[in-house]
Amino acid sequence: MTIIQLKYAIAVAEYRNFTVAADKCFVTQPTLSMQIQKLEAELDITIFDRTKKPIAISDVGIKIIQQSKKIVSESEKMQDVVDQDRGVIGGNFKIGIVPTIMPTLLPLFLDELVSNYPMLKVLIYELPTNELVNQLKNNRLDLIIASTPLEDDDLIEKPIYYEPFVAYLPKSNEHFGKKEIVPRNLYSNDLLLLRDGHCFRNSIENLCFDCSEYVGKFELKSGSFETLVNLVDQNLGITFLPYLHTLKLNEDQKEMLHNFKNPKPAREVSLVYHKNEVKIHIIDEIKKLLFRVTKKKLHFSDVNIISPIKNREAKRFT
Amino acid sequence: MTIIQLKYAIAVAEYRNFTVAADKCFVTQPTLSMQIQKLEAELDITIFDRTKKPIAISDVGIKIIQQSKKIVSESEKMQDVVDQDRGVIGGNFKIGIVPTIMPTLLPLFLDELVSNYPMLKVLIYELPTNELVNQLKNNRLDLIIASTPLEDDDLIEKPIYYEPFVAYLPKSNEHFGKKEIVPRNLYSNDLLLLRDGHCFRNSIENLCFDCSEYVGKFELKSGSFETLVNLVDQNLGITFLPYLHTLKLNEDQKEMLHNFKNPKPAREVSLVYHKNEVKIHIIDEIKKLLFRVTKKKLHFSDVNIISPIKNREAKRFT
DNA sequence: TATCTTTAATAGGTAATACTTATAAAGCGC
DNA sequence: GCGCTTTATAAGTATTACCTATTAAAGATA
Repeated sequence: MTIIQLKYAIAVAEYRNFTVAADKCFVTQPTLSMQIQKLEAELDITIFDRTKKPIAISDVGIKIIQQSKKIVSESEKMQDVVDQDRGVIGGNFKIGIVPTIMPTLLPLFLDELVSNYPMLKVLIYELPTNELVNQLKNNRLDLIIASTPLEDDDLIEKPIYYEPFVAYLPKSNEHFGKKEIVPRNLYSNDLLLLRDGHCFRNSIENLCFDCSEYVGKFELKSGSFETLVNLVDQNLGITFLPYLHTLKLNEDQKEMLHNFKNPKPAREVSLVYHKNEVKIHIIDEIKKLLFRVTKKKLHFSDVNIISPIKNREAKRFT
Repeated sequence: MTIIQLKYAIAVAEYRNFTVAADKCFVTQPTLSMQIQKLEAELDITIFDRTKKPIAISDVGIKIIQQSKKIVSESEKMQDVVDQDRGVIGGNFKIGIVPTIMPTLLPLFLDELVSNYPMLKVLIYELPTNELVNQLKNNRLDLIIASTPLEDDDLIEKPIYYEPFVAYLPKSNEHFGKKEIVPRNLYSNDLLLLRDGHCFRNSIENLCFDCSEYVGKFELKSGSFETLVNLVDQNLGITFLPYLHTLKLNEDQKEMLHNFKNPKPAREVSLVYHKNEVKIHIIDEIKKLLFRVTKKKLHFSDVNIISPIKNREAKRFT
């Protein structure tokens, strides 16, 4: 059994066609066919049913392919180990970001990241938190940016910034224009919130009231804050916006923003990576970059926020 | 980079000697040397410092060897995948058991296991729970037997039996001879308990009083219940024994046993394996075997036990 | 039905390579 | 310096991964 044989098998499983798979592997079809046959002979099983069109994978074949992917994926990390040792910032780097953080954070750092490190090929994925965690644990992502804490022993979290929530109230709301708003005041079924697994839960826990059984008028799955803003503008309720999302509002909309009284509710936004991740040096560079660019946007002298977990200092806002 | 090269490198890292490593790999020394050189050339690093005696591993080499072990370990699972598909009960199978379960459980099933499956090579390891979990997660064990729940998302727990605790009291104790004992009565600093990470914690949670801050006269790390019995016999305190441990006591000692009033405190003993474990069919056989042999020893008609977690039925005792 | 197209297997040959034995070189203890 | 141990190098062999060319089988088309 060789790594190359496994790669060939994975390619056949993907394209369901020996000829195409051979092409993608830059070898001729007989070469690939022979290697697959050798693999099947060595394991004494049939992986592919060649009589079906397109080619079918046997039951045991599915497991073999799964295991092959693991082996190939681990073997491809070898080069990362070497690069990491040399401090090379290069190769593919896959970042997953939750939809509620993506639109405001990505523009702040992506351009600088790719121009600073021309050898680095950055791939960005937008997915809900649970899916990101899943992909991270299966080695399909190198890094995720999400609301924390996630409380997973396999993952390492590095908080980047604490982003206060700001109340967004229509003029018709009884609290409109008030100075001293606390989250508790706004608890009503007019409240519009996004649902995104952990991200939602972590954020909501900082709002100082137990929203676990909260049922609003709507449930917005993987929606954006822009949608929420529009709904509020249509006088369909009230909402909370993360601070960065408020910067792009127009003048009329900005009048509807109401800062919370200190300590403000906030979400913790972190870099999260697997504890076995080998590209630590790249993550370190991204961390430095993110610290720098978010510090400019999120430096408040008078803000006292509620940290998501008690023993973690909300250091960026003290 | 081939799997064979990685195996050679791992062997050199282990034996710190090319000649010995070559021998263990059943090839000649030049063959192994050449392959290591090719690996180093391909990765463009030096893994081994051959000038040192014994051979030293470079910093990056340590990481390379770690990664190599992962790849080789995953590649060796391929045969398990095939065997699993065939239902073959064979090959190496590594079982870890916590010290407090080992002496009473192992004799009940080991002999039958090895004689039923002559192709199976069973390797038994005795370690504390946290170490077992660690080894399980790093693929160095196939199965562990421990007190549950462990509450780890990567692991699957299959409860085998619920073992009630029995109070072991010296004649001098005020509760000696009483019929209606509840755990709460025995809470005092005379109580002698074993400390074994999870195992201890899980068991103690079933004793119906919060022992998290409990400090006894002694702390026994990875000790055995036999030691506790001896301490009680020396009139140094009282203790709780799992039911199976009480069966081998002599007649004098058995007079010191006091069953708890229903519902009895108990520990849940489970098979625990990694969610990606491929040798499920072997685990299934062991599960059936354990169910059978423990049922004989632990079948009570009148026992109502306290399940460690609320939503898991203590089915073996109802 | 006959023919064409697509696709995988087979045959035969070549180049690469993993392996062998034999030998050289380097480091160490005496 | 002289043995002893250990790794590297050299040269040859066997294996094998790969190629091109062809065959075989199954479907599609006429």
